[in-house]
Amino acid sequence: MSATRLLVLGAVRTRGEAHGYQVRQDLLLWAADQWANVKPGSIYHALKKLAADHLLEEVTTQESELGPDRVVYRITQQGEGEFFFLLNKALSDPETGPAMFNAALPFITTLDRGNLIFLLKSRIQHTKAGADSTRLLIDNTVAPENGQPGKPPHVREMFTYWLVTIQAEVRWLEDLVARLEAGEYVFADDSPAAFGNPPH
Amino acid sequence: MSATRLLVLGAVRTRGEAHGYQVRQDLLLWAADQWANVKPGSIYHALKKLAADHLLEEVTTQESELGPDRVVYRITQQGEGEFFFLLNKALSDPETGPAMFNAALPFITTLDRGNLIFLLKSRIQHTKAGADSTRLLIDNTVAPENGQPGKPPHVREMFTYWLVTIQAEVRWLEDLVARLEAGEYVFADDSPAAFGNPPH
DNA sequence: CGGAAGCTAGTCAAGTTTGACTAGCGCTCG
DNA sequence: CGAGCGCTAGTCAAACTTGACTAGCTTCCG
Repeated sequence: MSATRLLVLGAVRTRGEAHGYQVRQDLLLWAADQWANVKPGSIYHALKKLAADHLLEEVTTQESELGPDRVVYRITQQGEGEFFFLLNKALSDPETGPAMFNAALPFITTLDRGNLIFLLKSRIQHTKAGADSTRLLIDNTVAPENGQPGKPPHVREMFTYWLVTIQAEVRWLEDLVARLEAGEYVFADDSPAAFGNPPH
Repeated sequence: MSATRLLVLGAVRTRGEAHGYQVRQDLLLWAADQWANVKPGSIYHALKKLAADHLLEEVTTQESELGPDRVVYRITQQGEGEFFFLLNKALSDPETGPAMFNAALPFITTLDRGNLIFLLKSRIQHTKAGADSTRLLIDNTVAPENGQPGKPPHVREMFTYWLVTIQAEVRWLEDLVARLEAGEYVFADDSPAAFGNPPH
């Protein structure tokens, strides 16, 4: 349910083996601190939690000669399962929110192209459905007859704001799908060396 | 810095006096649970924290005949200051994020019309500036020459996604400003009974 | 009438996030 | 050469969030 979880799990998976600081640097590189909350503390916490849940395993505690000790992690079988589960959900279900979607983007090329397109189309459908029900809410937002604070006018503004951003998202998604269908990017079924797939 | 803080502070202020459950109901009515995180626990925590910071004061602990005891709060002088500070910031500074902006919307009519328009125009400026620098980032996102994981292609997608949503936001903001300039809504300087202003 | 459901009002422990802090090492520059 | 800066790697307490739980009262419905 957390964007950090997916990001950290995926970052370790991509490297094959990684310690906390490497994950931290990778996430920084993909600007994850901007839109998700990946402060240092969260990353180390996530690593420990994932290890406790047997989704990651501790490989070694290296005595690095340069700076303090490092704990190296690797993804487990269960972790693989969880990773793809989270990835699918984050991509297809708009209710998981934009943070989750952004967290999923780094790993899209680990999927097969057709698969990803399917997931994105599913997201588009659900998003459009959400937009429709928001439109209904806008139409039904009437001023209350009683004097109580009631449902005030600004609620309508919130809904239109919400609607405008979803519409923009849908257009962007449809454009992305079109580009993917036209062959953009290298996916897992195009080449095993697609970005994001673990080495060796 | 937190949307809950602004929402709870503003909700109490709007009522004049309120206990936790009333705040909870108001926020629910404003659909605040949707986009901000206003689970019951957070509200009661926020109330206690705001009271500890002397932004709210405890009025009475009423023995209500209907259900358990209630603690009634009222905003203090300092709270008034903090409220308008947070409100201004949430409206004018896009870096505080959409959650903060949504949390501010319920209270816009407590401002003077010209003041709000000024704040929103400021937001538009900053948002546009952000879009420009994002555009630069997109242009500079080149594939890395070295073999390292590097800055991968999806980062570009994230930026375009980001760009599309902020563009939608700007258009919406400009539309809102136009409507405000045309006289929509009743503001604090139109009538003291504008929505969101405390009673008596 | 009785009891199931629902509302009012709030508490609490467990989990998560924050961001300031430690501490060693290398590099640079006057 | 040594003082200061910045990087590597991570810890930690304090703050915040979550959502399940309590407990009394009212209302509905057969």
